[in-house]
Amino acid sequence: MKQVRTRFAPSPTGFMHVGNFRTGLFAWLLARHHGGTFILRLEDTDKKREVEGSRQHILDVFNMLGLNIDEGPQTGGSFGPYVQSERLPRYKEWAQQLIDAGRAYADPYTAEEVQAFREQAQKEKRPFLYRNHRPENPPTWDGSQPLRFKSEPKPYEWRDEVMGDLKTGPEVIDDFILIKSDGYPTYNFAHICDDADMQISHVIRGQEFLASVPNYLNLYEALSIEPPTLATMPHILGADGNKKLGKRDGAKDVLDYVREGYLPEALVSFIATLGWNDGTEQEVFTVDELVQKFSLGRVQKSGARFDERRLLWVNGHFIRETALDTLYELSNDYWPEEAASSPDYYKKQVLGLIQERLKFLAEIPELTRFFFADLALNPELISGNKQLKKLEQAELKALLEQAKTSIESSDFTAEDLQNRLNQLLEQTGQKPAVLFSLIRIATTQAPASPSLAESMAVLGRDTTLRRIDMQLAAL
RNA sequence: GGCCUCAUCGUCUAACGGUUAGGACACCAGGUUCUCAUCCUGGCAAUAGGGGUUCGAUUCCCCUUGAGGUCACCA
Repeated sequence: MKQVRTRFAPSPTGFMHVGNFRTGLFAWLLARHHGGTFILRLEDTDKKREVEGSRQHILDVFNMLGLNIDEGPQTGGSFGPYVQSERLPRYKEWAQQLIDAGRAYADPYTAEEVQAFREQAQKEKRPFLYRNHRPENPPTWDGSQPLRFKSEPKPYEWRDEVMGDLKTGPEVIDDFILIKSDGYPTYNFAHICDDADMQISHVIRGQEFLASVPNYLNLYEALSIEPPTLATMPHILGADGNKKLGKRDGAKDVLDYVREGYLPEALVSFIATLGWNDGTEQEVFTVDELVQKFSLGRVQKSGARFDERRLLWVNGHFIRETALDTLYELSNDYWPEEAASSPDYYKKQVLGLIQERLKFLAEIPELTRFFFADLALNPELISGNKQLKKLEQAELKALLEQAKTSIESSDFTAEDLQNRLNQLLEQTGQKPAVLFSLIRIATTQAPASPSLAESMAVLGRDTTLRRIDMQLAAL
C-alpha cells in the first residue's frame, strides 16, 4: 500500500470551529492509524478574507489538542513551502502546462459581463455554465485576466471512501478559474497542484466540495495526475436548525472550549464520535484508541448535530477519570482570586472534593469559593430549605450550639467528624436532612457543597468554628 | 430552478435480509445517612410516507416528502 499522507488545509480567515476542526482531526487520525504523515497547509490565496493571527490560531488548536503536525509552515518538511502564497511560481508552472496543452485560456470578459451571464441563467432557472460563453479566440494570457480551465465535459463515476460510489453527468463540468486576475490561484486549482506536489494520498474535506469533484477529476486528467483517494465528510450542524455549523450562527471557537476548561482528550473524543463510531457500544475513546480504531468506512454519511450537553457529559467523564495530581496541574489557571494565597496542598484537597461534580474547569471558582473566603450570611438558605424553615429560630440555634460543642472537641479528621455527626443524629433525634443541612449551611453559606464531614475537615477547625459562631450570632 | 448528497428515539448512534429495533446523552421516577453532583435501578422515546422484490425489509429497488450542499476572480 502506498504511503499514507493526509493534509488539513484551512484558509486563515478567522478562528476554527468544531466543524472545521473535525475534518483536520479525521485527517490526522487516518495518517496516524496508517503510520503515515500528517501535513498542515495554509490556503491563503484570498488576501481579502485573510484574518491577522489566524495562522497562529490554527497551530495553537492542533498544539493544544495534542495533534502533532509532521510537515507544515512551522515544522517544515521536504515538500514545502506549506503556505500557498509562497508557492505562486509553482502554480504558474502548472498553469503553463495547461496553456501549452490548449487546456487553459484567458477570460476576456469583464466581471460585469460574466455577472450578466450569470443573472441571465438565474432568470431562466438554469444553472450557470461559463463554458456556454467560452470565447472563440481568447486573447493571449498576460496575467491581467483570469485564467480559465478549458474543460472537457463528460460523465464521471468515482468512489468516495465515505459516500460510496458516486456519479454525475457532463452538465456539471465547467470552465472554472485557475488563476485570478490578482495572480493568486483559486482553491480549485491550487489544491490540486499542491496535493500532487506534496504526494497527498487521501483528500478529506467537507461536503461543500462534493459538487466540485467532477471538475477536479477533469482537471486531474488534463494534468495527467492520478487522483488521490477522496473522502467527503458530512457537515456538522448547529444545535438548533439544520444549518451547517458556521461562524455566523454562533459556532464557538475550539479554543474557547479549551479556555473554559474542557480537557483536550474529552474534546477529541467527543468530536471524533460526532459522525464516527467503531461499531461497538463504546462511548468515549482515548486518543490512542481512536488512532487504533479509526477508519473512513465507519464515518457517518449524514450530518450530525452538535449537542453541547453531550460534550459536557464527556468532559465530566474525563475529569473524573483523571488522576488528582494531573487534574490539579490542569486546574492552575482556574482558581478563584480568593485562593491566590492558599497553598497547593489545600487547593488539591479542595479539588479532590469537587472532582466528581466538576463539568469543566471554569466552574472551579463557583464550586470552591467558600473554601477560601467566608461568604456573607445568606438567610435564604435556611428560609428556603424545606426542612429547616419548619423549625423555630431558637430550635435551630440550640441545635447548632449542640453541634458546635461536639465539633469543637474533634481532631478534624473526616472520620472523626463523621462519627460525631452520627452521634449528634442520635442525641438530637433529628433527621440528617435537618441537622446536616443546618451545619452545612452554617459552615459554607453556599447553596451546594461536597459532603459535610469532608468539607469541614478541609476547612479546618478555625474556619469551621468561626463560621458556626457567625451563624449562631445571626439566629 | 438544474445537479448532487443525506434520512433509526428530542440528540449522537448500533443492528451478514430474520433482534421484544440495542447503547449513550438529555429528560422523568426511585435508591445511596444533608445540598449539588457522582454512582446504581427503573421509565419515556425511533426505522419520514407510499409502492415494489422476498417466506421475511430498518436493511435492496422505485416514487413522494423533508433536510443539506452546489451552480464565486471564497475556500
